[in-house]
Amino acid sequence: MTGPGLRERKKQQTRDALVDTAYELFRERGYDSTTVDEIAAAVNISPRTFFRYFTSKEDVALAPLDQQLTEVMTALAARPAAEPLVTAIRNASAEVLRAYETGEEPSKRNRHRSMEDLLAATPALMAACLGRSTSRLDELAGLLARRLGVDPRLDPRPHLVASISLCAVRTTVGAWREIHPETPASDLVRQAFDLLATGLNHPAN
Amino acid sequence: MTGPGLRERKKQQTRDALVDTAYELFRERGYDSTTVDEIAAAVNISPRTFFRYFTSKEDVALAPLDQQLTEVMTALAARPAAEPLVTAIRNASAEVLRAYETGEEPSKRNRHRSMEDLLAATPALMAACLGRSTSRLDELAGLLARRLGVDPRLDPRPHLVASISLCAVRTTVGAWREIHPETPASDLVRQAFDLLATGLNHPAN
DNA sequence: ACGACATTTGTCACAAGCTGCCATTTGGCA
DNA sequence: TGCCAAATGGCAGCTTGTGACAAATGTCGT
Repeated sequence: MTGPGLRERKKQQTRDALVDTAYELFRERGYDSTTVDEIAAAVNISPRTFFRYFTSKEDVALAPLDQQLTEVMTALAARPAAEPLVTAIRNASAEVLRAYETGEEPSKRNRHRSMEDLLAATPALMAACLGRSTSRLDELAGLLARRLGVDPRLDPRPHLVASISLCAVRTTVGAWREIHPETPASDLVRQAFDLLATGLNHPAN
Repeated sequence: MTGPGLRERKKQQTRDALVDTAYELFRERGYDSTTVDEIAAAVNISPRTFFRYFTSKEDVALAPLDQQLTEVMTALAARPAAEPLVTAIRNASAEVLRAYETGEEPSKRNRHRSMEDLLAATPALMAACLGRSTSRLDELAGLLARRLGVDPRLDPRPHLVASISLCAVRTTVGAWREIHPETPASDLVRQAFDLLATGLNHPAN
């Protein structure tokens, strides 16, 4: 009944402050030109403590991504078991994105928009982004393997589908931002997954 | 007629020596525990000069990947224009891999095997690997767009297919190493692409 | 063979990311 | 209150990576 104690609340608070402040600074002077010391100073903690909250500067910048990945996995686990594999991932991903687009909580929405902006402006981060997704790939592959009822250590397909799915989402959202900013990202992601499901050869060789 | 001068030859020579020596050290004590200074010392150049050959430590480690990507693009450009898009990438990728497997030049083959080993032993590098592929993604997307006769800045499909293809190759080769070391990687890559072409839903939901 | 020129290399200095270690402070709880 | 565990701060140090300038080395015309 007592919920999280004062200690936990404070921790979450500085964690949030770190992400928000970091993003403010990133937007002002760019990712590379923002130092960890500056971020720490702006939140009134020592630089040493910064690295107790985030293992690296990259880590703060990609914090929204981590959250998004977690949400997608949760959404996927909640999809009915009868749903075909690709359909399930498609729906889970689109659900999460749609929640950002139409969500009431503007802090969450803005945080992810900011991340997209930052990624587009910082190639190195965009690269790190795909890498980061990969490191949580085993987790996703595990979920998929359970759905298929196979052992992910013996059957490579879950890994393949997992990595391709993450890749598709990232690429699509990236492209959306550049090419189709008027269409909701969730719709584009749906299209991309349908393309994957029916075969890349399908639309126009 | 004079070929490359002494200067160019020497440069290529130290470049090769750097990659080879770096990989030796990586194998001996691991990627993280190997410093740039050690690599430079082992090749008798100053650390400063190291960074004139490679922009980062990661860069040496992924040098074989860069070469591989270049080869795939070359192979792709050489595929007949009549070939369907996914088929063309599939064949180009499989060709390149096959050349490594059956190739006479053992240095090339071993270099890529070593890279796979290093990637498997160093998660951070594996992550960087996907990121690196992404940075050459525009190049590949350009090739695909030309094949389709579309403008890559307006049509997101080339980017999607490009990133998914690279992702598929990497994941497949990674899985091959762990799960199916007896099957040639080129065959597995073929299968993966066929799966993509006919649709991920096809084999088992 | 010689000398002028351009490229490459080494040295030094330094910023920034990141870690280990230890002392200090702060929250949780009897 | 007072004790314990966890969080924080400060410092010292390592590694990666870069800018600037001087020394060395390949190149080319004569």
